[in-house]
Amino acid sequence: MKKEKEIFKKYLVGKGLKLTSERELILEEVFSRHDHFDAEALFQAFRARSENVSRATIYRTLPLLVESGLVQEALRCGERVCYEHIYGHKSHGHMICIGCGKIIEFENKALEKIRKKVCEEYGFKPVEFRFGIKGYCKDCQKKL
Amino acid sequence: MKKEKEIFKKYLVGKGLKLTSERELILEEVFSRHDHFDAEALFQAFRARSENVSRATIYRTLPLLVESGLVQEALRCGERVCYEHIYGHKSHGHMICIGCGKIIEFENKALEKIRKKVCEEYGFKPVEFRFGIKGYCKDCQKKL
DNA sequence: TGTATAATTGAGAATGAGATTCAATTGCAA
DNA sequence: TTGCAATTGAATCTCATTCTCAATTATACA
Ligand SMILES: [Mn+2]
Ligand SMILES: [Mn+2]
Ligand SMILES: [Zn+2]
Ligand SMILES: [Zn+2]
Repeated sequence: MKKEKEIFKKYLVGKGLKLTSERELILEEVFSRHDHFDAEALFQAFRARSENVSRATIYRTLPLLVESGLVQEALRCGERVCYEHIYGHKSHGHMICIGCGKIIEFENKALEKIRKKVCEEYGFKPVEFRFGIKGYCKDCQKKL
Repeated sequence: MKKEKEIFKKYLVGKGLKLTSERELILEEVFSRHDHFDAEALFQAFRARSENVSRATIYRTLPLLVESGLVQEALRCGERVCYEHIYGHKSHGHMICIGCGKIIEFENKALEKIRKKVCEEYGFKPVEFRFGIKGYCKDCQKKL
């Protein structure tokens, strides 16, 4: 079993929840994508393949994935909540362009250090963290 | 004229927009608050004082305040978009407790440095930036 | 291998934050 | 003043997300 499935199952069982086929499909779809996506994008992907997973189930499952630590909300790109899988990825920050919607990811080792330090200082148990900058990318600055 | 009003006016005029009495009221209310607030909270405050500012105008003005650099979106506390004024404040991060909703603010000089460095590296012009951690506060960890 | 039971699902309805529309009003520059 | 574009509020609309509930399923155990 893939490591992320094990983790998800362990998380679910620990809460008295079940690893259903729908939840497995969602998990697989989420880890097949290497970009930012929203609930609707998952729904459309399933529909295109005639796999039946309802919107309701997708909306119910995403928070479970977040709580399990496999996925996090990404900086909102528009009206919908966006997600990305994080298991197996270094934590990274995002720059999102107000002009064209482009998302630039960047890694920075210091970010992780700061996060740890601050959480220790306040006895805070982190689940999800985010470093985001909104602004204008190189191209969009020219157009202004 | 207060410095923030000058800045807002300059921003508006620069875009061919006007500093109306409604926009002034919103600006004042936003700078009278030293916490995180949402559009509805502003609306209720005006209503309590029988100052007429419509929700539509509030929703239209908040993005202007953000774009002017006086205000930023804060980590979403619930369903609504939250804001805070930042003019005159050091940039800071937030920890928000999933259990009780408590928000802990923290300052960290390194954050600002990272932001500058990353933006320079990519030629990105920042408007707004955010460092947020969701998780469980000390008290809520005990309850788990 | 059946059965009990609690968890889960999907379809559709409900919710509610925020955006939009448009006629009436206002700020400002000439 | 006057003209005109920007602005406003009330109502309406939109649409992402949540909720409801009857039907279905996973799992533990007899
Ligand atoms: Mn990312
Ligand atoms: Mn704050
Ligand atoms: Zn851009
Ligand atoms: Zn708490």
